[in-house]
Amino acid sequence: MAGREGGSGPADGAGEQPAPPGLPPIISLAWGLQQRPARGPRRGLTLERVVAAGIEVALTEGVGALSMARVANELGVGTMSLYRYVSAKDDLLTLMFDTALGRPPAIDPAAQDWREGLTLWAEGVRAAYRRNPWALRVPISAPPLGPNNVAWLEAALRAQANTPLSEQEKLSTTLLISGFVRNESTLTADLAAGAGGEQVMPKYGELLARLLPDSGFPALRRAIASGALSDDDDIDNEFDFGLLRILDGIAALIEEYGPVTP
Amino acid sequence: MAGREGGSGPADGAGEQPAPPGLPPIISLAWGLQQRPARGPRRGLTLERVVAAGIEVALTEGVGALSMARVANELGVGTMSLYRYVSAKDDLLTLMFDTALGRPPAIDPAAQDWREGLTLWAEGVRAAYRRNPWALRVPISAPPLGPNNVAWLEAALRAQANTPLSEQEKLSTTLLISGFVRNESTLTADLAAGAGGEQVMPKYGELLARLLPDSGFPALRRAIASGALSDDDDIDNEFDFGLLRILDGIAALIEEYGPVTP
DNA sequence: GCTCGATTGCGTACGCTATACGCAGTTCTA
DNA sequence: TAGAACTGCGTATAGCGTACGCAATCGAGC
Repeated sequence: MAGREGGSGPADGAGEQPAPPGLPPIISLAWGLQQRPARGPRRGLTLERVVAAGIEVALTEGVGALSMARVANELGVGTMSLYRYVSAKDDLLTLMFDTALGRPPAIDPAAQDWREGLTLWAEGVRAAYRRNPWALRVPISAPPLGPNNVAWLEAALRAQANTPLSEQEKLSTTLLISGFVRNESTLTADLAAGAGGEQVMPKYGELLARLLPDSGFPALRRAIASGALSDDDDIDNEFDFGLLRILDGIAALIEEYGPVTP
Repeated sequence: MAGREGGSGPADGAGEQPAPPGLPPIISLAWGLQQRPARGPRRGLTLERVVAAGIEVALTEGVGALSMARVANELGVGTMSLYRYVSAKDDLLTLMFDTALGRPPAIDPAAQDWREGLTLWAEGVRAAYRRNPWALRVPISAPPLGPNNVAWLEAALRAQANTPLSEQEKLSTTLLISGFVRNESTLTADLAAGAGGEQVMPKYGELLARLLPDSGFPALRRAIASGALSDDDDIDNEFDFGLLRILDGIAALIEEYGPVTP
């Protein structure tokens, strides 16, 4: 399920130099290693066109409607033709995800402190998800290896370059923030999609109140009474709240390392 | 896609009292409202048995293998029989998720401070996910309304009862931690599943090193050199790291409210 | 006790999915 | 010019969720 390897399908890109062992063929393709052999009829498509068509379909009809047949139709080719470029639907999704991320913002640890840098980074990821809501439905089943994914990782580490954090802690921090942004984006997207013109949040408070038995649930009842469950303009504030809390937590860790010595 | 309502299918439970408007029928069923009418043949199954069979299948074969046919087979009934108890597969998943959560730990704000309480809460959710890894693959497409879900929400709010946080902030905190735990659990499960006896983390560092072009990526190269990408015993530490950071962030917010006045 | 309608389990059917396999046509190399 | 390599893609398979309708069953009202 995780690492398809050793497959000898047509889409594995049977280049001349030996493919790095353990490296998914689709990743080699994405990094531009592995040139095509010269013999045979000219190809009618490119990997980029296939991926772009997939994104097009996902954008307009959602990732649920994305099928190989639908993508092939978009390109005006037969369904099975796609398998000359991509060895499985999973590969297509992996590439679509990496493409959707785009390039990370330029981060210069000399010009911005870690907090500004990580904020910029988080907002960049959020913007990418906002541009490509379908990417939230693509399960992340392997460590990030696509070119854009790796570039984003580099950017996050660079933002923390001037902190006293250990490399391990920098990675953990990146993982924490990356997961947070994905979660918050998913929540926002779900809430926006769930409400078909109607707000769901006001309803949620009402529904809860109706469900609760007469006794018990004092804390929840207090929350309902406060109206906190009825405001739905705070969906965006949720992101800021969470990010501030996490960054404050990182700041506390950095302070443990002692006074700043730049 | 989000709110199925108004459907007049058999599984909607055509009780005598009017179903609360806007409340998904499956939720009424889960809370035990809505009694069955008396006429007609006795039912051969119960909703609980259907849900339990679903969990059984998901546990042993993964949620990917969970189909209505498979669940029906497990119960020794025809596939379509299930639709007398559940109006769609989504309903089954919703109920399975709520059941998998189980009851939250008892939290008494008088006996534990908010930090202990929230830690207990987070570890409880993590344990539930560890017991039911399949639940991580069930997309959360609606605000939590199941009985167990609501009980967990109450528990989280109760843990924060003695803090100066606003109700809004308590909810945001709960959302933040809940999302974090789900994320971290997913990561752990993916890593554990991806490695079929082989560790993936050591490979990841190697793979990255092989992918990177000769120039650029200084920060990432430093991380690789440090060996931080090669240790895979830190998968569990990731959870502790993230939770500590988040709780520190909440602590900072609480301190902004001024000195403690118990 | 009998009838009638509500409710049951479930067989059949439909449209959809991913993709394995193999064939015919194209194009470059020797 | 021969042959090998590679192309697009038609066909076929096994599986999915679920709409529909029918025969059997059971309780309520007379």
